[in-house]
Amino acid sequence: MARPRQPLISRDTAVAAAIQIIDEEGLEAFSLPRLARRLNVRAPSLYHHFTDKSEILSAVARTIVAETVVPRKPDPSEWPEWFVQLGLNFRQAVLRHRNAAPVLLQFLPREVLTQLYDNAAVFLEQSGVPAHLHVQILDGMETLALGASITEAMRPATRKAIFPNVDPERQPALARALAANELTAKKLFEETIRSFLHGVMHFADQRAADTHG
Amino acid sequence: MARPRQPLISRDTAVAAAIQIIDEEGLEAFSLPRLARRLNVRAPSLYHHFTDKSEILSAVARTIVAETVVPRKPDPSEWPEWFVQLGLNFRQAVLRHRNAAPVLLQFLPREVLTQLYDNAAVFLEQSGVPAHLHVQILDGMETLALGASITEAMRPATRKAIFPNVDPERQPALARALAANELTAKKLFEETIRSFLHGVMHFADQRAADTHG
DNA sequence: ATTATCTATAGATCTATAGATAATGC
DNA sequence: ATTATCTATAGATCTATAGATAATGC
Repeated sequence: MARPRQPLISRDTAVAAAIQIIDEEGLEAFSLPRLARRLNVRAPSLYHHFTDKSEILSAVARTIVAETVVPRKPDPSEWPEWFVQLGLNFRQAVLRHRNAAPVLLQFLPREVLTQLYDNAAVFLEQSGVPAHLHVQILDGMETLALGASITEAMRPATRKAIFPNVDPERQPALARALAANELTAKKLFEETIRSFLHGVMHFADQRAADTHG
Repeated sequence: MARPRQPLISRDTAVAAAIQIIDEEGLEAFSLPRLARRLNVRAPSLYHHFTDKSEILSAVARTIVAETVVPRKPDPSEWPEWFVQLGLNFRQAVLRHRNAAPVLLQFLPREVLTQLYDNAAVFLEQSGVPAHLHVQILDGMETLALGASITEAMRPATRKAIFPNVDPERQPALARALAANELTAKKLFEETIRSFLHGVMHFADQRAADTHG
């Protein structure tokens, strides 16, 4: 066949096919021969578009994170709700491709996040949040969003419970706690972000004063 | 050689050697032939002690999590500090074996955590924390501890900055935020846990009332 | 009889490179 | 001349099973 009239491979179609394989057959199933097969080409042809396998996986991670919808900015007084919605949207993007969670961790697309955080920092400035709390808020959001999304993604599909395999005989207090809980995993995540943000605003300064004074 | 006078392999020594390989040579380097080599045996002998490779990795995850020191309980009025210390200790256990972070995610030892959470739930009851907040606290702690520990573990060793590669020209607001930040990664984690716990106590009830009323 | 090792090996991969080939676009 | 594919293949694995062997402990 040699060179075709129309290119058979593009970076975008290759990355999209890689995501499809990971979604449908799992991360273990992903390899260059497998990807090539889905694109109806031969494996070595992929090296014309990517230097190696990890470059493809980097692009997979970037594409998934970029699917996060950045919410429209509300009135500055409601800035915490913007972060809540952003966290939920990130979570949704990750959970659409749960088999790819380890790829996200290994190839976390820092440039995408850095750009997003700068955007968020501008919004915090506009909202009158003290500058010395900005990193605390951004870092905490990163921890919460990645932690919740990735642990949720790795949870076996059969175990949807918040804490699986709790035995009321052996873990009675935890069983009572679960019985008293009214929230779904998603709502818990939402409330955790709210609690964190409100906590930072109301207690961080006070504690800093305790430490320094 | 056939059967030796003293067994050459035990589950514990095999798991310890597996952790050593992962620590020293990386997760990619771990395989049954490699593990066997380090134990001075042949790979198939390992199947006498483990049904397959994933059983070894499960044990690796369990061992690492079990290294977390559970702090002594303080006076119930200071229960949040117990969680702060527990979070820090978990983080330390994970960061001692940062190459194994993906193994922790994939083989998260639920039984170990469930037992720990029951213990924590008892303490929350004793501390007079309302029952409907227990799951919120435990789930939030899990998210924060796993999120912070695993993302920190996956950070390339060369990039110790909280947010790497920030360019003051392209991300000026984020650069300002970093300049105004006084905390190390560890201190940020600590403060994030405190903010979350204080936030849950002071705002969760109020918001629940808003929703239901 | 059971236990704990071994040898041998089936069988299935993978990643990446070298070098050929033919279409494209200057 | 460059681009985008191909064929062929080196080379390095790996996981897991079958079946032999000899030490152990009842």
